[in-house]
Amino acid sequence: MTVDAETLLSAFQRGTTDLIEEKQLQGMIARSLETGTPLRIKFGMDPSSPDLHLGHAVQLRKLRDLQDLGCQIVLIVGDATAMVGDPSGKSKLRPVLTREEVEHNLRTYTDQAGRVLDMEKTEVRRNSEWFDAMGFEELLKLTTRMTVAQMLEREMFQTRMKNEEPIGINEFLYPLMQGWDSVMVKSDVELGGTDQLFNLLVGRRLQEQEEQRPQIVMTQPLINGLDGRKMSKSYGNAVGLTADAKEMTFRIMQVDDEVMPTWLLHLTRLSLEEIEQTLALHPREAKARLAAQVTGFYHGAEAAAEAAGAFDREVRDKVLPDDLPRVSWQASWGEELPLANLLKEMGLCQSTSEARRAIKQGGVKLAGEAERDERAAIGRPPGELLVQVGKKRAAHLVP
RNA sequence: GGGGGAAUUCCCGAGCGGUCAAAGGGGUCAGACUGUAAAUCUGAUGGCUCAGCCUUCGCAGGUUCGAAUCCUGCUUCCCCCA
Repeated sequence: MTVDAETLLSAFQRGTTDLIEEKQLQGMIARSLETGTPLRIKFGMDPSSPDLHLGHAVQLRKLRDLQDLGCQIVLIVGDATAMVGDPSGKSKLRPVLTREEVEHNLRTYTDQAGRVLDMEKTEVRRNSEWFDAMGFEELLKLTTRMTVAQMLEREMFQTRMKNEEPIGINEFLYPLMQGWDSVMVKSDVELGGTDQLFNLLVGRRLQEQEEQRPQIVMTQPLINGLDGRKMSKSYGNAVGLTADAKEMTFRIMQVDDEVMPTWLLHLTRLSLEEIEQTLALHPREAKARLAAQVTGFYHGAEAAAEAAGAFDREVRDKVLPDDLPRVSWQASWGEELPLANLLKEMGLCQSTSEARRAIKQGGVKLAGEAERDERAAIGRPPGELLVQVGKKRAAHLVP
């Protein structure tokens, strides 16, 4: 594949927040194309949180783009650094992981990243490779590369100091280690989230000190989750990379309108004009297009279209899915059971209290009819009975 | 080493010894509405054999007719001084 400098450069630029230094990058690209030596793009993975979501995909997709244009992706598995804990974006001290935990997470992690990247063409390196071999003397030497004052430049640390939150000494080590990784793999470019800027720049500094050509630093923004807040699994507003086509589509269809532009930019390969055109559509159409793009990338266009159809039927047209669970009347229920207990037994409610609430609020329907009497009792139905709780939960009760 | 503070229901965070299953916010759930499961509005939000009963406020004891609130010990965490 022949790639020209312009295409390559614009791939670096699309959706990128920081690009330091762009001039230097141009030179690197030119030299790379001239000599046929692929640029080494470093990306650090943190094996402490194995579940990847679309937020992580922003960077992974950028890497994939560059990979497709002939760049060599170097994936650093931070198994040594994970035992230190990255302070970036953390308001609290991170728990230190054991080796076993790191190893365990590693598998699932690379597994999921493989849904985006071509792992065949990716160089994977664990940084324990060099850190395990590093003696105390060398480590001490590494710590002399930066001063406490330089460390404290990070606003993160300052915020934490102001809030009287703890900062572990080990946390000072993290940026140095990440930077040292760059030295060890001789990276040309390092990619990271905007919260990583400080760490990435340390790599530049260390490489210069080691008389290497300092790496280009490029950052991608952290995208917000479905509800517009920071995407995080604990907020429940993330979409997992392992989600199947239907779940992915359904979840993307409920993003806030405001997050659509950033998602279109960072999670799809649509051109800027196409994005503009998309946003001009009816918001619902725009969202459908976004969902189709993203789901299509992970599961193929066919599965994405199928999921989109399911969304239209089940959500827009409120048709109940035909694969509803079927629950048979249990002998232990006797001839009659209070409705609240029945809902709990059928797994539609977590507790009878919750079931009672749902009934009182008119959220429970039997064969489509709302039942508002919380003391109602239900006997073995003559035939199949459709039981619904709210809009999302439903099951057939079978005699 | 010394001193000071904190631990509350899913989360954050209030809480005069009784009227506390515990304010408020978030989340979640339900209803209305709608372009969707968005936004907005309303209500609910420990459990149960549910007009009553049972179990919660770091852990273990104690004082009291009665404690999330007072005392003692323990555990964990934070801050300050050295």
